[in-house]
Amino acid sequence: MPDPVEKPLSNAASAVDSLRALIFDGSLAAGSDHLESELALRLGMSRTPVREAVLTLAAQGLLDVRPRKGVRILPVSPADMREIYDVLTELESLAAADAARRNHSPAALQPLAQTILDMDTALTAKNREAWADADDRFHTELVRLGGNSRIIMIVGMMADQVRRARAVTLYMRPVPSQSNADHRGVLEAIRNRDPKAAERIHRAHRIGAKEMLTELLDRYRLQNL
Amino acid sequence: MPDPVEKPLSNAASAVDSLRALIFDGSLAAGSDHLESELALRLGMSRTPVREAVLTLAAQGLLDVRPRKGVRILPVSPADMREIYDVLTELESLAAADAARRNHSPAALQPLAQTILDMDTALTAKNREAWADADDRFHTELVRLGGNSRIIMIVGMMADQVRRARAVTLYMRPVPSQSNADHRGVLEAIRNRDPKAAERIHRAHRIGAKEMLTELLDRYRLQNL
DNA sequence: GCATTTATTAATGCATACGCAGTAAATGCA
DNA sequence: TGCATTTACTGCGTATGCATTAATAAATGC
Repeated sequence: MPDPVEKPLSNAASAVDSLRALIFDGSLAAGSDHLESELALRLGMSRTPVREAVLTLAAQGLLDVRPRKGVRILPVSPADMREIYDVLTELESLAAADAARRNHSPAALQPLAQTILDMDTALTAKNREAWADADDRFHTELVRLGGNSRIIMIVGMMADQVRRARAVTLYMRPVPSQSNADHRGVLEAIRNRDPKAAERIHRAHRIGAKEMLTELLDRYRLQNL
Repeated sequence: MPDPVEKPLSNAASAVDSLRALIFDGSLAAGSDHLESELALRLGMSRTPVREAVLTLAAQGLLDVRPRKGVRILPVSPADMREIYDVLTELESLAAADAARRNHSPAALQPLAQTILDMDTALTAKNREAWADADDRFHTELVRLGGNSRIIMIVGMMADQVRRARAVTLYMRPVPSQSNADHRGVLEAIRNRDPKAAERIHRAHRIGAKEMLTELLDRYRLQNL
C-alpha cells in the first residue's frame, strides 16, 4: 500500500521550498539583498530555520550570504551561463550515452517519450511555458535514465541556477522547433542502444542551446539575470 | 602590502574544517553515526554552529543527516566510485581542453609543472603520501587553469568524496609511474595550445585511473570505504 | 512465547536572547 | 569643505531552553 500520509515537512525544508519559489518567480530579484530577520518575518518563522534554508541554498549556488549585508540573490551573467551550459553539455551527454547502454525497457523510456509529445502539444498551442516545462522534464528524465546519482544532482543544481535566466529569454528566442527533433534523435539512439549517437546528438543539442542563449544575452545586453 | 591579519574564522567555519579533517583521517569512520550534541562536545562549541557545519557537509555529500539517528558519515561503494570518476573524467577533460584554449603564459603554467616535478621527487623517494598530495594538486591546478568556477567547485566536491577511499587504496595499487607520463602529456598539450590532445590524454588518464581503482576495490572486496 | 499497546527516553527542530563586530552616522578638527 | 575619529546602531553568530516526536523499552494481552 502506498503510504497516503505525507509528513508535514519541517520549517527549514519548507523555507527552502518557499525561498526557491520566490527566487524563481522573481519575488526575490536577482542581485537584491535580504536580511535573515526580514525573510523570517516573511515566511512566518524564526531566524533559525531560515538560516538553515539559506545555508542550503547558498550551497546550491542560488544565493550568497554576506554577513551584515544580507543574503544576496545571485544574478546570472553571460559568463555564468556559458560555464553552466558547458557543464550541462558534458554531463547530460554522458548521461545520454549511459542511458543508451543500460538496456532500458520501452516502458522505462515512456516518460521520456511523453515529454516529447508534450513539447509537440505545447508548440502547436504556442504555449511557451508548457514547452519550457516539458523541455525541462526531458532533460531531467534523460539524466535519470543515465543512472548516475551525482550527475542527477549536479544537473539539477545547474538547471536551477539558470532557471530565471531561461524564463526571461523564453519569449525572446525563436520558436524552439529544432529542439523536438534533437530530443527525438536522442530517444531513438537510446532505443537503438547506440551510446555514441545519443551522446553526439545530445551534445550538439546542448551546444546549439548554449550558442542561441549566449547570443541572445549579448544582443540584448542582458548582463545580469 | 598583503593583509597579514587573518580574521579568526567563525565557529561554524572551523567546525566545517574540523569535521572534514576528522572524516578524511578516519576519526569519524565511514558508516558511523554521531549525534550533534556529541560532535558539539567534541569540538567545544554549542550545537548551533555544529548543525550549520553538518548542513554544509551534507550538501557536499560527505555525510547524511538522519533525524534521531545522528549524522552518518557516508561510505563510498564501488558504484559510487564509478559515478564519481565518470563525472571527474568528463569535467576535468573539458577543463584540460579549456586550459589549452586559454593562452596561458609559461608563468601561469608553472604551478602545474611544479606538481609534476613534485610527483617525480615523491616517486623517487617512494613517498606515496607526497605523491598522492602532488597528484591531487595537479588535478586541482588543472581545473583552475580551465577557468570554469562551477567545474572547480564540482571537481573539488567529488574529489573530497573519494578522498578516504583513495587513501585506503594508496598502498595497494601498483607504483603510479604512468601517471607522471600522462600529466606531462597534458601539460605539453596545454603548452602547445592543443585542446583536443589535452582532452584526449587527460580522458584516457582518468579512465585508466577509474579502471585501476574499481578493479582494486572489486579484487579486495572493498564494499564501503 | 509472541504480538500489540503503552510508557519512557532523548535527540532534534525551533524560538529566543544576547554580546560582539561591522557599518553608518555624527562629531571634531584642520 | 574635506578628512579623521568617535559614537550609535543593528544584524549576525552563538548559546540555551523547550516542545515535539521518533525510537526504544516495558507492559499487557492473547
